[in-house]
Amino acid sequence: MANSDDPRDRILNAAGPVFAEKGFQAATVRDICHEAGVNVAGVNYYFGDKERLYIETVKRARQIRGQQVPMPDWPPGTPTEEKLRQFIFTMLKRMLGVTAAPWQPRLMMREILSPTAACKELVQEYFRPDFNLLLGILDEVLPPDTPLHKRQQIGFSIVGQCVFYRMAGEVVALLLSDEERMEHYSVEDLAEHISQVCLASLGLGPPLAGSFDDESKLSQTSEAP
Amino acid sequence: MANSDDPRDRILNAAGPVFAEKGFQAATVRDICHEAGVNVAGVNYYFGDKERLYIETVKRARQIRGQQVPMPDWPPGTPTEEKLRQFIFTMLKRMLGVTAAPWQPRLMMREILSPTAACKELVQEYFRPDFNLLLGILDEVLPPDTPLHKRQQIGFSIVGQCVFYRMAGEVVALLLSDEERMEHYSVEDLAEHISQVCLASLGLGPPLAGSFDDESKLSQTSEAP
DNA sequence: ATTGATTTTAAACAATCGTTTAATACAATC
DNA sequence: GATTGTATTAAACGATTGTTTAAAATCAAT
Repeated sequence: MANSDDPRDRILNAAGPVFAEKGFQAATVRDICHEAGVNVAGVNYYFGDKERLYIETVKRARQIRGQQVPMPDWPPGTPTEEKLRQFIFTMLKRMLGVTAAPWQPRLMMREILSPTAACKELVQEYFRPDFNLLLGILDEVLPPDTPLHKRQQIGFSIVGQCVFYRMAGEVVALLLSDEERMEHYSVEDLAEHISQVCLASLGLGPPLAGSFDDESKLSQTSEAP
Repeated sequence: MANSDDPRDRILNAAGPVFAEKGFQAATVRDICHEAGVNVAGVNYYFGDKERLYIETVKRARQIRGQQVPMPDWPPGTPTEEKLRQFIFTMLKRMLGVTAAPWQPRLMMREILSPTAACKELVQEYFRPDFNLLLGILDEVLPPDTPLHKRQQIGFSIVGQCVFYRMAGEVVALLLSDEERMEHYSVEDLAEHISQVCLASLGLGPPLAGSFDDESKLSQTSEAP
């Protein structure tokens, strides 16, 4: 893998998985260059130094991932519920999707946990639009007088549930049996679950347990429509 | 800070913040020993090598944090809603609480993101009990026939919202104005918000937006009871 | 074919890492 | 007070790091 005639691309492709798994410090340029099949001096020749290679690698990760799994472009009149479901689904696909190498979101999680100074612009450039998109969806259903901080916090609650499975994926796996994980933790399963939680909390779907002020509703968590 | 007569303790106290901020690889034993005021050989003398110091540091972080902010011991008959609120509050205090140094949860987040082989036992030993406690609370309100994976996923949704603010704290700060963050993102504020979301999704509280099947309920998100 | 610029390589560089060693300081025991 | 065992130090070790250097190879254009 990572074959190209341009050695610059080869380095970039090899650097992604290595940085993602080892982190910036633990990853060595020798390891990256060996993986890319170029000389050790290649990194300095094409990128100046290790840090600039890292920055370009992070930028490329989010850029590629964003266009690999783009947010849907909803036609006017699309129900809010559907938008919300698809937003969650898209986010989870970006985090856990098997369509591409898992090193991309993993590398981004490293940056989220401890952002490099040079990568904060990336956070602003790529995260804020998606977050604003989510806030726009929420605005369609939230009461007009809902204060800004409340809308943002609801957004964070949704995003938080999604990124959790990427951040704490290995811990989650330790808390589950292999059978459960393989049976009920696909991207589709998780998207369905998180959607249910969000829709229920917003009042757009049935509550997961009993009703708030009325015990007459007996139709609970229906698995599939 | 980090004063003690026992140089072993001094090293341990100094290692915490350094490992938390720099990570295992980037942190140097020279830096730690300098901070602790002991010789460079101290780490190898007292702990064998750098890795064993790291393991002990991580263990101590969770241990101290666990007894600094223990889970409440609820008397029988405590309402489920109250238990859930206090579980969330306790978890957030552990993550973000200013009562102690913030390096402890930060160090744990590093382990969650990419667990060291030697620290997985810690995950099992300390995380599983808390998670089971949460599942026990949920069982009180969920329908008895709710499958195990569904109960676990609801648990992850709650935990995910909490850890998000520690994991992505710096990104969250970049998405908010300083004013909003200082005004509405205290531990108490976040606990109240996450509790509202969880209670609403479970049907134990009013939905954040309109009602699911009935628009007659006009009482929305009441700030304080 | 020769030139000149660019790309690629092998080798070395200086710095820093974790760890070890051997000498020293200290305290308790006989 | 000599001795024994532990604690602590300064210094050095070997390995590895990112980076540089200077030579070799490659290629395009005259």
